[in-house]
Amino acid sequence: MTDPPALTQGRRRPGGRTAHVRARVLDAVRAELSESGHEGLTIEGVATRAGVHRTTVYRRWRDVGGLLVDLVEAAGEIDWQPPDTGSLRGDLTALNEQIQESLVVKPSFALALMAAAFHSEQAARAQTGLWADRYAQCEILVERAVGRGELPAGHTDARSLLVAATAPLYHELVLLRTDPDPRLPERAAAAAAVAAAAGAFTTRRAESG
Amino acid sequence: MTDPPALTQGRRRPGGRTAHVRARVLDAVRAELSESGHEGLTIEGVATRAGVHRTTVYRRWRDVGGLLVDLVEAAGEIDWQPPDTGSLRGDLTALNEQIQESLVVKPSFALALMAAAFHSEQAARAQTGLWADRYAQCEILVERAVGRGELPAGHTDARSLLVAATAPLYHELVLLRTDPDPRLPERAAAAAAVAAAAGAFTTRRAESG
DNA sequence: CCATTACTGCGACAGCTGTTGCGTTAAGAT
DNA sequence: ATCTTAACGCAACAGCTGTCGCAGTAATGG
Repeated sequence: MTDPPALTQGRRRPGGRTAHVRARVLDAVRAELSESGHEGLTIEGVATRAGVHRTTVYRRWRDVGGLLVDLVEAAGEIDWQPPDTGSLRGDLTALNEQIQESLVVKPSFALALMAAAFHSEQAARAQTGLWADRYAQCEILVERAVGRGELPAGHTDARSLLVAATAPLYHELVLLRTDPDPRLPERAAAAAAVAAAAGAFTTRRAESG
Repeated sequence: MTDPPALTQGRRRPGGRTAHVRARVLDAVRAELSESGHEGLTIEGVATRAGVHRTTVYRRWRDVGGLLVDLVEAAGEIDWQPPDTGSLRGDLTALNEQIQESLVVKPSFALALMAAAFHSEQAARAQTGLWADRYAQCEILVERAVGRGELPAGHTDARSLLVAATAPLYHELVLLRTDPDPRLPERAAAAAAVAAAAGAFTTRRAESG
């Protein structure tokens, strides 16, 4: 994902004017997102606020999803690290609390990206990519839990466990639109941890191991 | 939800022409949805296909979300009944298979409604209402499981259990966009059932009971 | 049948979405 | 300093979103 600065096949020119335009546009995206939310985020408004012509934004970012993708990349949360609290339940709870925070805070970039993913192909791909990375990074939580003896030795599917632990948050806050419950992160995490301890996510009984 | 036929405060006129227009418009919605999917569903296209003026559609249904809401109401799935297979795990699996089917089938009304809910307030309210009804109806699954002795006697929160069982499907198919896995309904159901049996969804230890 | 008025058709309008062609500016290399 | 051309500005275009005022049609009650 290093396209945004240019879509041409020649030599890039990311310096000077280009960088300046990008900075102004991303600032405008943040401002519009804060003021109007993701439903009020429009390319026309961003371009006007940034003092840039509409076609420039369309050519470089293509659609609203592209703006959001570039924004999260500019934020550069590559240095994110999964929690390490000493227990599986604690790790999952901490993870869930981060997720709940990201969905409740306004403006919510996560929510904006999800909404955009329904209409923008690049937003959809960025979203799935972000999640794939997150879940891959979080597999170490499961490995550590196995090492501590919290989980059965048979291979437990880390991804399934992580999805089971985190999915209820999105379901409640995004689809069901229930008011955020401060206990939900802990409860969802505990339920998944209990199921995992009971071997609900073991694919086979230590077959290939 | 009996607004769509008219938004005026006088006496309604749902017969004759009005009913005819409604039928043609909803047929057009189904057709457009089948051909172009939810992202190609537009009021302009629906009106043109239905042979009705755009303003008529805007006035009666307000937005694309309104069209979808009226569509699911016309389908009238009020007579839906929760599954009854004889075991909690079987019930949840059957429920999940229905959900997976509704998300995988094309065109998916559920997916269209979810997408519309991000931009249409009435679509959002219809969606949350539908889910509230579904989960309320499914609470009997939990009661039956308690009666069979599959769950501890302490009051288990039926809604939390149902959300935990079903949420992974939406998470995988809608947000993560993974290919549908025929085993997922059963696995998610089994994990939730195991957690429930272990008492993960009991609020308190048989306090008020 | 007749009167009321709910509902529809029509035209116009402003705003956002994307796209295209053309001219201008300036980044980066020689 | 000069050249190439990436990136930007500008204007125009077609399509969809919503809204409004006005006129015409037809559903309903009497």
